Amino acid sequence: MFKRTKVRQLLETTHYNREVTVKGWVRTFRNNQFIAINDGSTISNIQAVIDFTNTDEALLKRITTGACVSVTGNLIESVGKGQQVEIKVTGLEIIGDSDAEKFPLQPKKHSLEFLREIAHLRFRTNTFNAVFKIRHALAFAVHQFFNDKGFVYLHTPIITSSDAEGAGEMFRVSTFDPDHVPRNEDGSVNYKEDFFGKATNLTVSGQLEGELAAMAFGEVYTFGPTFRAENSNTTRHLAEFWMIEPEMAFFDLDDNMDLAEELLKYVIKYAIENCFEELEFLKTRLSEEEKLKPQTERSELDLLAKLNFCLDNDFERLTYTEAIQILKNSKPNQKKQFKYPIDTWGADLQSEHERFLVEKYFKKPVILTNYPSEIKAFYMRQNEPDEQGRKTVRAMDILFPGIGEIVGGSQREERLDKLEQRMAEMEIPLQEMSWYLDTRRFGTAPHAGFGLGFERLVLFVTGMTNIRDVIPFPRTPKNAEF
RNA sequence: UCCCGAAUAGCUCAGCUGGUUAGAGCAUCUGACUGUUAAUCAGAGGGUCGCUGGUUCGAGCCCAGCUUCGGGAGCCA
Repeated sequence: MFKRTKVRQLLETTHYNREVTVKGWVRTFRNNQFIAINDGSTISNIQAVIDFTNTDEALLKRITTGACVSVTGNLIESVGKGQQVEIKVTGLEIIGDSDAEKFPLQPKKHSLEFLREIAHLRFRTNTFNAVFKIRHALAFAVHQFFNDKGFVYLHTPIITSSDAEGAGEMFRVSTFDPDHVPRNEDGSVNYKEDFFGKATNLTVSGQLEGELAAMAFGEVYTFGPTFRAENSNTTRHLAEFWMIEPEMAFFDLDDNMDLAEELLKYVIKYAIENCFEELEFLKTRLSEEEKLKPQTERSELDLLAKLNFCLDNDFERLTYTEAIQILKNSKPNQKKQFKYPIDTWGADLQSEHERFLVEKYFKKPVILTNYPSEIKAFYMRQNEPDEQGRKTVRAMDILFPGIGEIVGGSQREERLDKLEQRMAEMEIPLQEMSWYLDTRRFGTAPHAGFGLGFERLVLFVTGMTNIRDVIPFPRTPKNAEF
């Protein structure tokens, strides 16, 4: 048994005229002699040339798109044009047949919608090979970034009992037989009989637990699955997604923004340096797609230029109040082109406003800070009211072109009295959150953190446009296949 | 959840003002060719026109409801 060599290695070598074995999947079989084999080690295929005049016809027939093969032969400098090396086959074994009439992938372009329906097979396409390699690289870079800075990677619970976070609808976790739910005398559900003895849900955020650990380790981060049972049907929402949530003691809002910007630039740079082949492929793919669009809708920069631009420029930082001012005076607002016109301070920004700021006005990533406290979560640190008495909190949202909000964070309210007061105003049960408030009771400290939507990051870096195409098996309303 | 649009062969799509036997390219199969690059050439097979109901002499086409998908909005990461 000959050890197999990965295609990546063979394509990089000039050490010809030696016997090699390659194992992989057939992408195409051309001219009854050229097998394009992909083993996933690189986006490129290796060409194996088989002497069909001396090969059993029954065997040749089994070399079909999708079949898994083991090919042994002499590695030579390619006789034909179009590739550097090829394998002159001396032995071919079909490891796994693939019925050509039934295998859905063809050597041609498929729509992303179709590939989504066959998500179990779409890994075998160049596009998804590239996307998921980049996804891997970004995940790895996240860990490297935080590890190098001395952060502790914290595994926060996936099943939680707190429902006070207000981050959205939650999925219930229960072992109850849905047809026979135990009830109290008043007819309400008796959760005491459930598995945990109380109502439990899938987590919508690890932040609150992250804060607890930050009050001991100083700097921690989480990176795990997150669940939102919102009926969101968009290209940027998933019911199950991955989120990175750092939490840092002794960080104020500026430190928080600095860290988030540094992290984003670090991981993007890592992808450019380590996934150049994949990014090149996606860049080409994207620009071909752009050619089909009308001139006005085409982006000015190609994928790599866009990423490099992001690295070379500081993110634009401005306050909510400044943003409102810009939007108020903007052409679309004055020409009444916004569906939601900007007139008063205090309204939440709609995505048309965010897009205007990011894509038209600044043309680069934007960090918005100090939002009205009315539209933000209870745990955000309260600013002193301004001269007009307007209340704001030290929140920050990072907005990316084409994606919208990629990061949401804040400096946290570390003052017990202020926090309790705000929780009471927002009708958040204080007793249930007693464990959280303990951080403020015992050795409280200024701290800050943020949540980075991992899939949204992958969207940006790959240039894909639908979030369902950057997670292997997307979970969305009415879809939990595979 | 709301607004808009779509659903026709394995895939991508065409199908006129409602009219008799629903087409193309690619894929597949058969044959030819054999240094191809989504190989090429010739031929063949392949359809419950998303589902349910309605209008009509007659529905792929018109109407209603449902389902699923896509785009946008909201919720957010």
